[in-house]
Amino acid sequence: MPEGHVTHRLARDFTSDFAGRVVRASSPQGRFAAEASLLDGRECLGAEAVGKHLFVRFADLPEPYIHVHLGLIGKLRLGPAGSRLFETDDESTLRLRLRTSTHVAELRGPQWCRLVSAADRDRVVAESGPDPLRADADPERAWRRIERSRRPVGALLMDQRVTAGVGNIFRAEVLFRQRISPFREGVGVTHRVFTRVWTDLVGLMEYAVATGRIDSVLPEHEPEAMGRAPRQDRHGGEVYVYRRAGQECLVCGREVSAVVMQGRNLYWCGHCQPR
DNA sequence: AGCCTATGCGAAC
DNA sequence: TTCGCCTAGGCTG
Repeated sequence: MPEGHVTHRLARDFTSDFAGRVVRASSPQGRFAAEASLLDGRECLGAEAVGKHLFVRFADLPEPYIHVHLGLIGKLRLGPAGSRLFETDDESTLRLRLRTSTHVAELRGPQWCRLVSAADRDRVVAESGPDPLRADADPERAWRRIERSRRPVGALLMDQRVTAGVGNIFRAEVLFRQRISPFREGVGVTHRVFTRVWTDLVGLMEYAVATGRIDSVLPEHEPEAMGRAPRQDRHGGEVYVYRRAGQECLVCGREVSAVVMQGRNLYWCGHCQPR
């Protein structure tokens, strides 16, 4: 589910559906029951995304934010009141349900879901790197970390203290699009190259917020243009290298590579992105 | 019915 | 670097 575009879409939708509304809260699973009872009957003041973190704000509480991090498998879905948001109705895994008279939201499998103070929220913002999806992002802050690091850019981009909201798909795709080897050290990245990466991330991620898909393939490389069948994977769009290990590179036709870097699958084209 | 995977993170080794 | 945690849904048999 979640790279930064998912969180930002949720913040946007949450704000339009729940802000200014009185909310009924429950935790059918029980793990968030005490907090849900504090929230029940309060007014929602809207939601905000910081990288992969989501903060939903409520009125009249000492800890006025629900801090949600979906982790790898968490899902948060919104819909009109009465709609079925998941195929399963298993309430034993339903961490949180929020309802207004017109809308419902359900949270399953989050890595974190807790009530936090304004100071806690501020700390998350302060500890996060610039988020390409936030208007207040200062990319130079990311640059200062990258230019003095010997860690590979493939690891740096995934580090939420460097660039917040970038996950495994955006990392793989932006490095391919900019023809940068994921193994290049941060110190080997020029400011000009960093700026290209940042600008491309902003475009890719804003598109993903707008469409709900990660589509990174340029028109001239689309499978139709290259005489191949279109494919659309579970991440919802068309990509150059993510999860395409062993398949042909959409640009050069050579085999896409994969290796585990820091516990995550890293995908790249050794020909298009030479070391 | 069981198996497998995943867009993440942090504690433990 | 590995492991555990959180779980839906697709796939296999």
